Amino acid sequence: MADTATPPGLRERKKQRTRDTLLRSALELFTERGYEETTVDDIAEAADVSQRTFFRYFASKEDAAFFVSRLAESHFVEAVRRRPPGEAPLDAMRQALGESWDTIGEAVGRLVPLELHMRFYQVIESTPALLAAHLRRAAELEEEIARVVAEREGLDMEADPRPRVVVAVFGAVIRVTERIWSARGDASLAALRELTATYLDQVEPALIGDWRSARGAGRAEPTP
Amino acid sequence: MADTATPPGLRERKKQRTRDTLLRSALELFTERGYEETTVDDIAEAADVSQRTFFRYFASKEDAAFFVSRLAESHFVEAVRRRPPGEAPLDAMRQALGESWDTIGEAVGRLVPLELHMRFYQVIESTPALLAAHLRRAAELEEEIARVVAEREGLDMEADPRPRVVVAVFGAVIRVTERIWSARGDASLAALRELTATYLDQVEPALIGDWRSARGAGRAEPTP
DNA sequence: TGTACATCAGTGAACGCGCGTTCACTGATGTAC
DNA sequence: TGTACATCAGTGAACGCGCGTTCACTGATGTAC
Repeated sequence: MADTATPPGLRERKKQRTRDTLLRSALELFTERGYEETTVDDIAEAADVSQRTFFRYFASKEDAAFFVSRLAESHFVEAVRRRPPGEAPLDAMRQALGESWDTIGEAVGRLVPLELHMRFYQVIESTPALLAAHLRRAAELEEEIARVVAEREGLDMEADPRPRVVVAVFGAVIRVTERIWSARGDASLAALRELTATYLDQVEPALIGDWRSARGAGRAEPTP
Repeated sequence: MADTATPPGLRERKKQRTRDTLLRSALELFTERGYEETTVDDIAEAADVSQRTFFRYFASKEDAAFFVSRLAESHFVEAVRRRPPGEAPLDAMRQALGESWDTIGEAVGRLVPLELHMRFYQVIESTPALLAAHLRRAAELEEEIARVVAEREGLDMEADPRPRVVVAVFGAVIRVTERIWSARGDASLAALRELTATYLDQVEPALIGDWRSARGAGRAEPTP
């Protein structure tokens, strides 16, 4: 934290450039050719550094793949933290997600083009190893959000199941929309936002007993 | 399907024995020593066959690890299919889970001791690579269950979000309880069942706005 | 019941592959005076 | 402004490792007559 106060020197700027070039090369190769089809050597070569240098910046190939996602996620967590305490947890998460999507382009754009980051989600969803890693990371993120929610409400997460439950429900819907969104092939953020709104609106209708009297977005039959 | 009608010959019985021995050796080594710390060669050696033979039975190390889980999951899917059509989807899944847990010992026990299977879940939860694979497999299972639910209700899953949403919510709660259960260290099925019941009961309380007036299982404050 | 042949589970050894690590080294950047 | 030294990003080459595959082969089980 102390070094962010002073402006970065030439050495530091070169480091950032090297890391950004590696990141960009990695995401470009992953989206063009596929994750499994891209070796660490390929990435290093595309970034014009040695394979050894790649591992100075990233602990593993997977670490590089999710570097930008990590940034986006921490933005979301901060947005949740900033929501007013009176708000119901589900609303707080939903609003925070909207806010973090409003500003994500700016934050991500400093590292790689936003469009590249968005397209990479389609690679994640269609690559078993990446999807698995993504889901595990999402579970970790949920644990973190649950802590924030518990704190907001002044509850002990270990004694009261509700913080983890509400976060798990929210996260589950987000992952459903991610999956459908990526399958539909429109990699725009706008498409994802719209789909997410539709699906979040369906949480309550989906949970109540009688699906026929409470109509969903689909072709529910009229009450007999 | 045709060969299950005739009783298996000596060759077939030997195959099953070999496969069961491999499975058992794998799960025993995984629980005793850890998944990453166990090589395929170790498993083959413990089962007294060659490594080559291991790969005749299982496509990969992961494939062997989840073989028993696959059986348990298909039991659950069948139980959902058998629930009466009038039942609300969330109730149907909950009842089906109870039923499949009632009979799981029998089904699993034919392959490996149930206790070994249960303890293996703690290995899954504490091994990043296995947890990731487990979550990806759970997502696939959810897609299957969503199809069953949509069919039950006579809905088109692609047009109506509710089947996927309700299944995702159910699955999310199950995974939360799996995680907590495994962290607590009581690997019994009874402990898991109890925890799951508690958490499923908290879905509605967790979703409604005011956590203070709707008390959870924890130390919610009384209404002022 | 016995013989001849077909099938197929299991073998052993070697290999390809990519990830991630280790080593001793070079040369650019930063700093002290 | 210049010199001497310290730091540290990047290098190149080699390696260890385990997964999963390929090959040519053996011997037990199954089947036809």
